[in-house]
Amino acid sequence: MGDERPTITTVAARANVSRQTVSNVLNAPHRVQADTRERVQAAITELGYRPHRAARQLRTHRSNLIAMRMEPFSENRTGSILDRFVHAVTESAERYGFRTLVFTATDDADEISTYSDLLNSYELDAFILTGTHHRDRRTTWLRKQGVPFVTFGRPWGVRAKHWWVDVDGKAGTRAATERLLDAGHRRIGFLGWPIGSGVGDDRRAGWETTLRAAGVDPTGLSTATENTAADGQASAVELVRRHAVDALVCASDTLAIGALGFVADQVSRGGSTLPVIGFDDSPVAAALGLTTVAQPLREAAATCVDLLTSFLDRPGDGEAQHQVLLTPHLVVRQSG
Amino acid sequence: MGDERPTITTVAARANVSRQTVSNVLNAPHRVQADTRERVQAAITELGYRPHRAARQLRTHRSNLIAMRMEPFSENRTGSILDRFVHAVTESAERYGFRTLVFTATDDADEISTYSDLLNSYELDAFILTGTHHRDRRTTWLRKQGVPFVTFGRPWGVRAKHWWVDVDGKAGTRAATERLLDAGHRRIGFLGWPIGSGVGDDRRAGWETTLRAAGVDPTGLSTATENTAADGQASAVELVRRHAVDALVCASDTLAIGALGFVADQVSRGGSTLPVIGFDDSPVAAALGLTTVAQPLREAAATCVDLLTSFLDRPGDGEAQHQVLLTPHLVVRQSG
DNA sequence: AGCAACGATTTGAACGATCAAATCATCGCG
DNA sequence: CGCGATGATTTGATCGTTCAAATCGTTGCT
Repeated sequence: MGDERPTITTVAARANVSRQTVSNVLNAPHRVQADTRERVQAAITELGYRPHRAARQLRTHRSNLIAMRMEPFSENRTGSILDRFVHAVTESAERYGFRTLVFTATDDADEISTYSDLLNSYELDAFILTGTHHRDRRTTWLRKQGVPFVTFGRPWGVRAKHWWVDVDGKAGTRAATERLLDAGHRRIGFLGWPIGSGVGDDRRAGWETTLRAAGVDPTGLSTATENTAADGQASAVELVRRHAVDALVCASDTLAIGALGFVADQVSRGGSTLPVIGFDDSPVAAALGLTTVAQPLREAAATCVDLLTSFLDRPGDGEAQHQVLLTPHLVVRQSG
Repeated sequence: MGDERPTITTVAARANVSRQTVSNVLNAPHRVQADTRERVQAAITELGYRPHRAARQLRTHRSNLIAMRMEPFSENRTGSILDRFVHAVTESAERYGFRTLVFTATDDADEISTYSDLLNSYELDAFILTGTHHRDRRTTWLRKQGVPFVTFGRPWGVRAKHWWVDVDGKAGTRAATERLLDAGHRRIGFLGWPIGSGVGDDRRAGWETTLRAAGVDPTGLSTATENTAADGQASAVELVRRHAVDALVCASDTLAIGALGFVADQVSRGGSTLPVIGFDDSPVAAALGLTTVAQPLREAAATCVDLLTSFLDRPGDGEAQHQVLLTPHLVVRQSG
């Protein structure tokens, strides 16, 4: 009984105007007279009309869809950072009338082939990439195709000039290190990852330069391991026992958890405690009372979406540079 | 230079057949002769043709899109379970040619209004719901609209007959409790949530019935608190000090972490250790060496997608019952 | 009065696919 | 040899929207 989905024609009939006028009310309101506009608006709400995106897309070649890869769950990722980022992007995108499509991929090549598929089949408007790294082929591919995209993470290594948003890891570890210096510590150690990863090197640099600036020689005060709690614990043992380190800054919460394990162990043997600061403010950090560096993820996500939508609205300034570096902040808890 | 996106007509011209034949090769291969089929296939791959989903959708009213809500990040959620579930759903859906759309919502009412929008604008094929609870209005709404959906989580309370997939929490805590019984413990405590949440009551029941079956009276051996590490620690203190509990089963890893904190503290004071078993196998559990009950998330996701696609392929058996209860397994680590 | 100019609105065509019906070709059989 | 049946393929119409061009109605100016 008339329960059909209303189309633009239904609305037009109801408001006694033509299809195109309804379309104009929606897409170019200034073209239609005030009273007609109101009449159409009324008809739209009465009927509960919603434009059919597929039909619109067929004509305009715009899907109002952005896509993001979901990182697979990996053992050494205490994080959930990227999941929080995806959530934040989705939320921001919705404010601009965009929806978010997620997909999975096993590696960069796979991800690129998915891009291709999504572009051909769904005409995605834009992509948001995460986990940028040295010699990232994804960005060069997208650039060649002329697809709008923003990366969450700097283009490490190459001087690639695309749009990106990132968090200043160096500033994060600097803040952590300064806090420990202020508390009177000098031999501040760093638990980091192997040299070569952009993010890891950046975080290490923040600790190193701050320490040097304070007149402390960082040599021998840091480690470079995989991102596991076990490695964190072993590193802490090594630095404290062998190098008399009296405080620790870590490249991740996962490493910091390991260090905390060592501290608890040492305390239980009657030893002294030792401040530890992590990185990422993962849920674990809150649970364990770990002081940590928190990334402004919501802001990062909002900025990514802002950049994309501003570009999609006026594709003129494709040559303009848009790079945003956000500053993380310290979340102080019991551990340091 | 001919760099236009190929359409079905382009392919048809290349293979010297009509549009419809190409369409048939794609959607009903049996209708077209073997040699023509091959010729068309060749043209498709040569041109790199991909059907335009929007155009197809306009005609068929099927989008090949399923939608899921992304839960907001909350403090007392050590989990990332749902994020892993979303990832697994996406992966499974891709195998069937479906893509996953994610969205955010603040509460059930908001979620329902998003459903409505997605159905009208995007013609979503199906939904996967998470976080089912008592008096869930979302399922009744979807049912009334006749939209295909599956819930990850049982319809608690109401005898609503929709399709669902869930993990047997009771079996999980039973396994945990039995393991502790086998190790010789009798006064096994339970750290749980307030009575009234379906999931929480289910997990509690597994512990309680197992204990009774072993001839132990569970009275006084359990707590009911919010899902935070602090509450977990306080509860552990209470149960051990006041009720001489000698092992702990927990409704979540978050609570278990708190309990572990208490154990470490007690050990450091020269007290005895105490086995603790968590629930969910969150990344923290791995990092802290927490024995925990792991949900088969990939399997759950795959089952949800299977149910949906089988329904979408032949909507006849809408009345058939499809409920799947999966059994979790224990991941044994140092803590218990 | 006549006509240009402009704003508001309508009309026809198109986007790229599938559906339903029509056409063509082949075969079996009386 | 003709005719119905069957299978393979093609043709025309259509999904719901927007674009481009046409039309209608006012107004201003010579």
